[in-house]
Amino acid sequence: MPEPEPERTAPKRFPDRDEIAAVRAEAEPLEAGAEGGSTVRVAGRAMARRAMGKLVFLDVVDRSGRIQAICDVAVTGELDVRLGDVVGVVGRPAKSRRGEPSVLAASVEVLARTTQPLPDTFHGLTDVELRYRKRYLDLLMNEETRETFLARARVISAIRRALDEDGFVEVETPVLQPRYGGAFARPFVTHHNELGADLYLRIATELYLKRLIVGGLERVYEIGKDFRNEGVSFKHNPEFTMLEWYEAYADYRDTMARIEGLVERVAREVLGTTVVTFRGNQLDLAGPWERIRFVEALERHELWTRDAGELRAWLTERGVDTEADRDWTQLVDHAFSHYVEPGLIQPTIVHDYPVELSPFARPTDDDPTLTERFEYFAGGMELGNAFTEINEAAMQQARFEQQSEQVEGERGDPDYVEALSYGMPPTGGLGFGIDRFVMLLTGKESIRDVVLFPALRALPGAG
RNA sequence: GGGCCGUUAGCUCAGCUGGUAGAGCAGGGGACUCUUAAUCCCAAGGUCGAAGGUUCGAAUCCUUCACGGCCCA
Repeated sequence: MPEPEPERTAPKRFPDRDEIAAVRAEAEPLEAGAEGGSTVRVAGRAMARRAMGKLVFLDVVDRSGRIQAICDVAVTGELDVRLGDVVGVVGRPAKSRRGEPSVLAASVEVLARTTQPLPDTFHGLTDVELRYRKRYLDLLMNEETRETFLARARVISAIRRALDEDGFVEVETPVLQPRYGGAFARPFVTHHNELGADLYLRIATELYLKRLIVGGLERVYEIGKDFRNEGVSFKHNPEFTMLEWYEAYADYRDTMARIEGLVERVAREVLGTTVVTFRGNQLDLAGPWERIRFVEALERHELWTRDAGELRAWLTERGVDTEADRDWTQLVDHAFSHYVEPGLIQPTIVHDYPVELSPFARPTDDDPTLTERFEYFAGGMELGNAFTEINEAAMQQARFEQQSEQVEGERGDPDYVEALSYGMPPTGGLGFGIDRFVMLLTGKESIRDVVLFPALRALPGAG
């Protein structure tokens, strides 16, 4: 380690700091030109400086807000502050002669230097690539970005609070899995040297969480990252945040009610309303949501058939390229995501999916070719997926076998089937895409605007 | 994977039909005791995304590549 230059030994702490928003509130009721009696200590970035010779106005910004410090250099000494420096100001709440809430500074110290010029303080940082690659600058320069990520944090803590109150236990299951499953997706593969085995980054938490239901935990949830080695788009990031919960003694109808209640509650807690604007549409997240059967949703577009050839012909007729779709399940998925999903603007529950698409869902009572599965949508995006879980080992084994005949079917997991053979209570389970939910609540149209460090290609020459 | 658009100073942007690079902010120096995109003066700041090509001459035209955005698959 190189010796620090003595002139750079800045203070290591700034204790008893007051939030700028609180100081502002204290200054607000004062008369223009007056100062309050208390002493306050604020700290943050110097984001603007208006130097009038012996009098310097510094705008100091912290997480809570912005306030100007009025610095009479006869009191504070010469200021050596660059825009972007982190400063600590001690003074009194005051109002300038023009009525601006301020801190009348008794002392100003530089707590950390910037050695790089800050981006344009008027225009902010607008280059989207730079905003993603250097998110710290985006957060520094753009208040809206700060608000978005603070909202995201409130969403996640509100979800935890709601589930905790409802008797769910938060658990952590493996990210590195010897077998991947619980979704249709290509995994990331890695290798454990000591075990001498390839491992997969999980694409879902599903199969581990249900083992915990077998184990008697009754209500479990996990909020964490899943990883899918697939395309990147406005609604796809290779790692994304997923909530999954499993509830013993519940079916998919109970689960519908629970997710409607959760979404409504979180929206109210975070935004104070259930009405949001997304991609130019106003939507109301309050339940009950619209419900439509899967088959009916496709029938409305005259796209329901169980015949792969017929479906392919219909799609081709409409100019859809089906070359990559190698069997009926892929064709029907293509038809649904192309024609049905984008139109599901208001929150909508699509339910009773064909058995071929639903390897973990129990059949419906009146039609064994359909399952008690639903997906729910809003703003034209899928938010999540849920079902009445198969809780019988033999049925699960049969589904795995059926799936293995499909092009991209679920791979079997004998260890999971064995767990079920010890008996799993009837269970309702659900997955919920947190990033997309945050997009809806904040009105951000790209997942990259709600993920702090979205996946980007490496720049040439970068490690 | 395909189409379109973009990439010029740390940031935000000009730069015309090809003639050799500009502004504002930030940073440096100076003036100024109530400003708030403060103002004023001075100086400095560039491998024009990269590599080729055309040309007497390329930020500008052509090709390829990289990165990003939007749309499509």
